[in-house]
Amino acid sequence: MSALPPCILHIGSDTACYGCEYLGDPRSAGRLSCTRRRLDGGQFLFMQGDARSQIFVVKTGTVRLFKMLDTGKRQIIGFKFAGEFIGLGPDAKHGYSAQAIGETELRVLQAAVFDAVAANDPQILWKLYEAVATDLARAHELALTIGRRSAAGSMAAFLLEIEAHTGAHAGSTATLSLPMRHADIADYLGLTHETVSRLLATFRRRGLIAASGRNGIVLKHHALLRALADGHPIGALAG
Amino acid sequence: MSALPPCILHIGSDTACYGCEYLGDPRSAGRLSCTRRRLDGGQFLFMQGDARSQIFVVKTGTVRLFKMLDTGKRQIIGFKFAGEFIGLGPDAKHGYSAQAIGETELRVLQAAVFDAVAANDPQILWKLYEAVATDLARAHELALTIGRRSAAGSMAAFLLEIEAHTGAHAGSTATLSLPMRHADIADYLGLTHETVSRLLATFRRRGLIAASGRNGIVLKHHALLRALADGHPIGALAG
DNA sequence: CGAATAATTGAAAGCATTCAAAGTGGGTGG
DNA sequence: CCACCCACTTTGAATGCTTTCAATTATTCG
Repeated sequence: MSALPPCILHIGSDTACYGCEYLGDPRSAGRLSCTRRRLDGGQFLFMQGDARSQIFVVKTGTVRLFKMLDTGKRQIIGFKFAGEFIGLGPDAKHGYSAQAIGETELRVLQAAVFDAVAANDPQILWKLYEAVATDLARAHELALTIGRRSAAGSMAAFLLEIEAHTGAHAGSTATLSLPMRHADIADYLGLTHETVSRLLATFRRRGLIAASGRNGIVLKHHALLRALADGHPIGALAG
Repeated sequence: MSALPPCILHIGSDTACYGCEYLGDPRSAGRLSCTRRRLDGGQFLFMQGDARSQIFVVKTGTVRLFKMLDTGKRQIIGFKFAGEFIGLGPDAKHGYSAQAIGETELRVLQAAVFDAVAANDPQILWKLYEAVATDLARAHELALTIGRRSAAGSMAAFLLEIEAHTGAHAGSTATLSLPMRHADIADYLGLTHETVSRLLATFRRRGLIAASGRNGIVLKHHALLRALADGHPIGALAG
């Protein structure tokens, strides 16, 4: 058993790290310890090109990861929710920026220490391997979405992805929380925020989804959303 | 030092594995060994959903990795060249298909054995971590390309990516080999093969590139290609 | 309550696609 | 060796999906 904080040993687990109080704990002396940080919406965890000096675990809130072109066009490459790691990788610099969406609580680890500990611990390395592989599978799915799905198909795939990530067994009627703005969804799916607005309005009108409170959405017709995501037209959805 | 084939210890190195002859070697008895396989163009290494029973290293040739929608639309998520690993990951099933482009020679490893050996070897695990992280960074770049670059910008980014991968110091005048068909490039960049053809024709007409033999291309104007990839218009390239 | 940010909706424009057809090249078999 | 065939590439024209531009409404926050 590694003498490491639970937040490391349970990478990817939603409930991990919440009781982790290694800072100042004698067990962690000279080893890995994690500190806390609270960020307001819009604040950066790090920016593309920054030295990878720290890695993070989201405790509460949501973080957007993105890359930008010279011209200012932004591509969001992922959203990170509670329990997820941010900033993993062997590189010396971050390849993308990470920014809080709304108020966010984080656990912070020093990358140098973390890497040194991990480098000799197969258990941790396997966790890292799994975590990065999970991100990779998601990135592949994103490429499929952006590159080959229609705008409506992308939107449907996004809603189903969020639902799946929420852990809710597909087909449930639970309310999904969409903490990000339309512009974020647009920059994730390769669309514009106007198109996202129109698509959500259409989905609502057609009864595919229903609004639920401030940022809430309920999926009312999984089969049709799935069909859309799979590339089927669903007779002139423009209605 | 791990008692493992060079092809494992040098993941990502172009020249690795070429002299690896562990099959039948007493040193590898009961341990990891790799076999050879030769594939013709169009043959599959594995298909999406297949059990991940084997992993591969490309010796010669090129492999395309892709996902498909029900409707047949295909998104290529990466090309794999000599020296690169295919099929890594902790999952029980492959999340995408892998298919040879033209004649291809491979090294084949049994996943179960490989995983068992790797799971206790920090040196190998770190290599896997690096390999998957590299793929992840590429997938993020692909998302940026598909989602936020214009067709011309995507094409320029693709050419520069191939050049960078070839190892040629950017700015050289060496000939790039494009072993894949236009349809492959199109399915990688989220375009159609007609658009790829038009774009390459335009780049040639404008002197950005020059043909060189059957599948060869020479980049003649890196600065302009870079500018295009960065999102700059370059005055109505339609000429 | 007022300013600023975000979302919605409409109308027009554009970029890439789709549909269509001709051209090219390599491989095979007579 | 040449003709034929097939797959890929190229080019043209028209369509259309999404974007862009613009204006209004809603919401947040000081």
